[in-house]
Amino acid sequence: MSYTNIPKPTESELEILHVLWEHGPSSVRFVNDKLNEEREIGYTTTLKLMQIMADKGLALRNTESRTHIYKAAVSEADTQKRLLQKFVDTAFRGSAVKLVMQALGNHQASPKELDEIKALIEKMESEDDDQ
Amino acid sequence: MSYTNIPKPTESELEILHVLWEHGPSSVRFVNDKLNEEREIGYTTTLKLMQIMADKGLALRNTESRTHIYKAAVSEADTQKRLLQKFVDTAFRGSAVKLVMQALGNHQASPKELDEIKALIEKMESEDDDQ
DNA sequence: TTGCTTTTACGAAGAGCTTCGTATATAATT
DNA sequence: AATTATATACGAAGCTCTTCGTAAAAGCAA
Repeated sequence: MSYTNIPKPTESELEILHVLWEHGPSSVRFVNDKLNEEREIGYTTTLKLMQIMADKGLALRNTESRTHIYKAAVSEADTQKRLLQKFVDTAFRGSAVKLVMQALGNHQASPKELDEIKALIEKMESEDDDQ
Repeated sequence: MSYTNIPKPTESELEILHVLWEHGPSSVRFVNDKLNEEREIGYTTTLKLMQIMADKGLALRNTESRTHIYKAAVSEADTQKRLLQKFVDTAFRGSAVKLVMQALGNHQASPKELDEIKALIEKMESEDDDQ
């Protein structure tokens, strides 16, 4: 099977992407070891997932050496943006603000982080004023 | 099959919950009509989903009349909280702040909404000061 | 060289979700 | 009463995702 446009990563694929994003191009062995720091998962399971990801276009692989090296083919920011878009639609019926309020209410953020968010809001507001 | 603790709703189940949350207790016919305003879906498909939801504990049904009436057994806020928790973990590796920044950056929020968020942040900051 | 380890390839099982066809019962219509 | 419409119940197919067993190839060690 082959894909014309890259699909959203599944949950397991996301776990793998996080390893690739954090550590750069990696072998299946390396990724599997990282995943096993979080949960138990067989080597061939990881292998299969990464092969599927290459097939889907989520990852690229270098097959020059016997040990294939995979790297992420999608960026973290873009992927999070896509996933967030979908999530806002399905869980919050499109209301990003409701999601933001929930997220701020339920999770603790440091004073510094809160200030960052406030700064972003103020920046957005000043940009609106310009129009 | 029966469930001891209520599972997370799937995407289709969420669509149905949204109808129940918005319109209150409803028949399968009513829900199916609402869903069909968004996309094509067969009546027995909706029926089956709602029966499963009742089985899972996501919905309650009143079977007194021939036309069963279903109502949500989980609240919108609680459900969104649960889904958000999971989503932050999988897509943003637990960083709610990153999610908030993305959400604010990608979706337009009205000045009024931005002010609400700012107010919430300030309230949180003042609460922190008290400690 | 012979055997052990590592790696990829392949296929398939099992689970969950979505979808709908068919059967059956009940109500409404003519 | 006979027909038509509406409702629930049941089962199963098709899809995706996850998981892993097994086989084959390539490299390493005794």
